[in-house]
Amino acid sequence: MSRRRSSSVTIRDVARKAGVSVATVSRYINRNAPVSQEVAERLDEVMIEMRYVPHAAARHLASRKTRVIGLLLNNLHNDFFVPLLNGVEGVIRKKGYNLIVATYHADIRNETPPPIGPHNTDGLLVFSDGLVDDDLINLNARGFPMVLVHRTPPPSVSIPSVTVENTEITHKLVDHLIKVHGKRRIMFLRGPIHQEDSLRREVGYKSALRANGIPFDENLILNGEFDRDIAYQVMHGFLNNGRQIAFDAVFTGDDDSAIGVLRALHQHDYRVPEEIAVVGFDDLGFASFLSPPLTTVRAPTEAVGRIATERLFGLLENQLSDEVMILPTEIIFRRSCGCQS
Amino acid sequence: MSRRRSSSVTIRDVARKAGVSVATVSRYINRNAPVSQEVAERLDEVMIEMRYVPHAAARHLASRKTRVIGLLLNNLHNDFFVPLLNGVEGVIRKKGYNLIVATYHADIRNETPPPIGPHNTDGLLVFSDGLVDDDLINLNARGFPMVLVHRTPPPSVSIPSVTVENTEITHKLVDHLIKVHGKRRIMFLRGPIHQEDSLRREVGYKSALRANGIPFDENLILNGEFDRDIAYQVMHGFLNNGRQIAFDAVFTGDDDSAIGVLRALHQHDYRVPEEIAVVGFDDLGFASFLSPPLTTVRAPTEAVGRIATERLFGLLENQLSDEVMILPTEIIFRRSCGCQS
DNA sequence: ACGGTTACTGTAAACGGTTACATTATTTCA
DNA sequence: TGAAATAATGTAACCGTTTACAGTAACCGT
Repeated sequence: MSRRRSSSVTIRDVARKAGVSVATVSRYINRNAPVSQEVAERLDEVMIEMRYVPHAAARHLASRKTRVIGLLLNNLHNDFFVPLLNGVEGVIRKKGYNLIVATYHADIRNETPPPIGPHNTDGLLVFSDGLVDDDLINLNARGFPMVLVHRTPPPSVSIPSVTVENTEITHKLVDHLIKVHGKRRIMFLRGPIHQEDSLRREVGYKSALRANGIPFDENLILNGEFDRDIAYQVMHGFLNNGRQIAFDAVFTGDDDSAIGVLRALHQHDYRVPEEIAVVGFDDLGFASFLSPPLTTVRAPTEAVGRIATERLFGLLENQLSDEVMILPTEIIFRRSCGCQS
Repeated sequence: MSRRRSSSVTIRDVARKAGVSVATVSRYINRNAPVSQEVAERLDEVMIEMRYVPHAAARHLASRKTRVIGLLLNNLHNDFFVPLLNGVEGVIRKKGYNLIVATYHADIRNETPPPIGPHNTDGLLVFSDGLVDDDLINLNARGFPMVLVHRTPPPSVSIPSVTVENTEITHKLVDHLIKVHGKRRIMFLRGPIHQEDSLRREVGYKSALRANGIPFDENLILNGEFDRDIAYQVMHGFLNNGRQIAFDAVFTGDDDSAIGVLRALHQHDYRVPEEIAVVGFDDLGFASFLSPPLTTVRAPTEAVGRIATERLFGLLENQLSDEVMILPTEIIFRRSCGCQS
């Protein structure tokens, strides 16, 4: 009659049954020291027979490695995350690691610490503003492996980072609306405040206006939050209240918001692109089948996920690298901007 | 000069600095025994000052709880997963748990055990065919908490399950194509083999044909795998090779596949819905803005994720329940079937 | 033949928490 | 007022691994 609280089979049970010490079993499992042919075979049998699975927590505690990678997102409201997750997950599975996904609102006022970090993962992929700079600097100072995704490191810190080119391509896209389609009152939907993609896109937007001698009008900036539903609401609100403010095009911030914007425009009987041109960003799978087909910027989102994860594993294996990697983007011209119509 | 291998601060450090025992610290952290006002305040200070974060693995090992829920998917190739994940993640965060997401190809021939299970999670959400029946039965027999998502339990096992109504609604939808739009050669794109949604939809499809006296034609069944790209390829291949086989409508299996199908039809210059009607399933966010707007079945995917997770927590708290929950679905008529044109 | 590797194995101390059990001081209540 | 319950705390065993250290036996080169 044992005092054991648990019913699960442990390494000791295996060791006893196979007539060896637990150390030998552990070494065989981890293949980090030679074991005699005979013992190996016996262990294989016993382990299968007893359905032994090593207890992860015990392993983590003893080895000080979790074999878990964390992905910190700020929300899960965007189809954008499917290709991203897919890229990340593929690499992680290949490496035999596990993926923990958490959403966290990095906010100075957020009292609770991030749910994932050094205490439960070996490394973190931090998307966008998933962590505030302070946390980032702190973790980095403690030598915790991280790779930033769709954001660059805070000044004076060097953390590897993978993102896409935003500024120039947005400049080009807005420039296209102006030069080719004669638009001059172009609305811009911001993403979340402090979101780097959004910031850079805004820079590109403004520089294109400036380059074309078009005055910037604060009234044409809306906060779409890169969220389909919020974009819809904010656009809907604008159309209800502010009909007096003229506009002839919308840069929706991202493709997901484009859906909300299109819905609102549609509801208010605007014709796209004849009256209002609409362009997005990301080139999500549905973009070419929206009505009208969406002119947008193709971003290699799955590659971002894949490369970021590979770099994180590089870090775990002590291959240092601190460069910011910016993947190229390209404009896909479709009908919503007025092309191909 | 200590022998400590790690540099991180432990509960013992906190205890020493606060002048109490580790037991007291532990109890205060877990709020599972009263602690004097004075000690509480001192601990708060010390813990913040030392930036103490409990080591997850140690906690798990000692308490035999991981505070981690696993979500087992068969892939991450579908925008469908965003609302699902969102529903799941919301509940998990509220409970202070963590979410581990894994893809696993449940296959008799798959030698490696599932990456998540009793050894690293407190419970599992098993999507579709994420696990083979044997594994399911096995884990269930060991009393491991699980909730099935978009599938029902194998015969003679009772595991709670949350899914959506497939058969009747598909019957209705196909019936609509036949009765209202006069279609008689309706193509059906299957999902992954053994995928229950797909199987049930097929049943509904066939029963609608039968009810209308239309003979079933095996040639009109394609394997779209519920995957946008595969659906495109298979449709594209069909249109290239099989032009002799007439058809006048496509039930694409799900909305994601609808995108692939639309692309292929478009490329081959078919007009939708005039020549070919197209209908999907799920009503993903983009469905109403496809070109043409997609007639589809609205599935409460986020609710499925939320409810399944809530039921899993119910299980963790020993509230038994073994019923199969089937959430209602409804047809959303848009233009791609021929309505509203 | 002998010191030095190499192959294989075992013992026991971590790893960083939780918690059963024990203890003392303080209330509560018949 | 005395017994019992409650509050607050400490001691130490335990959770299931990994791994430093130690040891034995076989092998190797000179």
